[in-house]
Amino acid sequence: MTASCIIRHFEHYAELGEKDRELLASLEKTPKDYSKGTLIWQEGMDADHFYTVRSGWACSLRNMEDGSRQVVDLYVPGDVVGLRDFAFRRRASNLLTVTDASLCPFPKRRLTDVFASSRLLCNLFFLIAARDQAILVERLTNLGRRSAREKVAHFLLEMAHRLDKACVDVHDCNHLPLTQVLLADALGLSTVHVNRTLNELKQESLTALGPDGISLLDRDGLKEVAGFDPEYLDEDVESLLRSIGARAPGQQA
Amino acid sequence: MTASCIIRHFEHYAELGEKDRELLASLEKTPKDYSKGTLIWQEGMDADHFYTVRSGWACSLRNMEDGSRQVVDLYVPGDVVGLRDFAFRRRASNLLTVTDASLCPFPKRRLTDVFASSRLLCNLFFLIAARDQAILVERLTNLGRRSAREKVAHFLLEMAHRLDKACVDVHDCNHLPLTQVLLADALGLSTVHVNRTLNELKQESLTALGPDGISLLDRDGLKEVAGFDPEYLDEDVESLLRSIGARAPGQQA
DNA sequence: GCGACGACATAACATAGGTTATGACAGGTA
DNA sequence: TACCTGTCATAACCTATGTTATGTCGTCGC
Repeated sequence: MTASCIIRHFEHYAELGEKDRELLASLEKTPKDYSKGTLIWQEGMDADHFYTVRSGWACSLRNMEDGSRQVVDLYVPGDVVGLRDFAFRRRASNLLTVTDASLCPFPKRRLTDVFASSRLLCNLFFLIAARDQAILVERLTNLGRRSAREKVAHFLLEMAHRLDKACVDVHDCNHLPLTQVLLADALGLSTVHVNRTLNELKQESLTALGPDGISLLDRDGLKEVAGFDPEYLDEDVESLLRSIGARAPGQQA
Repeated sequence: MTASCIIRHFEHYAELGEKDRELLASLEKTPKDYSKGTLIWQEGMDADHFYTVRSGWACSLRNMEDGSRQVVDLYVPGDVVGLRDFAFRRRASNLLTVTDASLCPFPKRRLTDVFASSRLLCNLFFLIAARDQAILVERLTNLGRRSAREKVAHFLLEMAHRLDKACVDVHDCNHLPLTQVLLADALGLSTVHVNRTLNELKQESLTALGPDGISLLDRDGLKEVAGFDPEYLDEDVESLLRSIGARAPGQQA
């Protein structure tokens, strides 16, 4: 019955009251479907909505003056996209679908209503924003201080880990629908070098390359390569809920 | 009379009601002074407070396994530090003072009280978190897709711009108390190469190197080098205030 | 005033990763 | 069918940046 994607996502974190559900449901618009490679928004456009990813993948990216691109983040089902434009009138990056995808828009300005009427939702939104930051910080260190090999391994592991947690209707969390171009733009590398690196990892049976993406074959091996520690992806929801007197999902009253 | 640094900072954004001021004042602890190079917190420590910078500079950084460091962000007077640990029990990075500095601690868990009792403050905190993200995104593209020359110029401009806005008791916003080691760790470069690059910029009279930091001599010239656009630092506070019916600072009732 | 240390400077050399080029293959479409 | 276009693959070559080394200078502790 809960077709709303934002409700479904938030129920992942906490038991929502009837009031909270109504509030979210009333603000969420009907989902929109986009085919692979669609530009959902563009730098400079009015930042009037944020979105929840219902299915498929998307990514946000910046176009540089010299024609190169920087992929800032990828989004998988369940992710909330666009919160960081809360502080700005216009979008600072592009949003592009990586696969066919379905997203649910939510008017940005109404966020303040949510904050005002639900303590729980307000805190959850803040939690999400904090987690987004943690991800950016990790990607930052990835770009700044790791070798290409480590970068690739680390990034793949992160996405797989995020898929694990999103796993609602995902068949295979070890398969990522990423092109090598996308990986390169996310990691600040050239496509050629991503290809070299990926082949290297393939030789070692750590990954496999399909026509429609990349598969992780040996997560432990990759972890070793990358020095990956997923702590930055595992928010401490429990103690937040406790401190505001809310219930975890599925927990009895 | 308002010795509280967080009040002073928030009044920069909006006119605070008496209730808001009391709320903030009641939660802020007395400022702590740290001398240059002090480690305020460390990866893995309990993330129980966030801080407002009253004076001086600080930076957050990650220590990598191989002994290298990644500086994640710098903080100048007025900045709020540590919000991104809201979602986590333990700190994901170190906080280090760059100069002698004074910071005001604020218990993290009480943030939820603030959210609950003040719509205005809640929105302002969210605004700050969004701006923090925008800064990280920009630094990300800086690391991923710019040359050393551009990186350095861009970073210097960003910090100068942030200083401009913080300018309370800052004498010279063109002077940044940064060592070359710090710059290198922020930009993912080696010290040697930062030195080369800085010398290059010095030749062109764009910057100057003092014993106690770096000075910007020609911001327009640097802008040209870096392709710098400060939009990501200029939040749209006005329309946020309007949408929640709050007043801008200094604006009559 | 001496020794230690940290920041800055510079040179010689090494390499990870970028660039350019080319070809094979698959999917879409006219 | 033929023609694009995007992705992957691979090779030869190049360069921006890293590494190692060494020296100077100023500051701090004593």
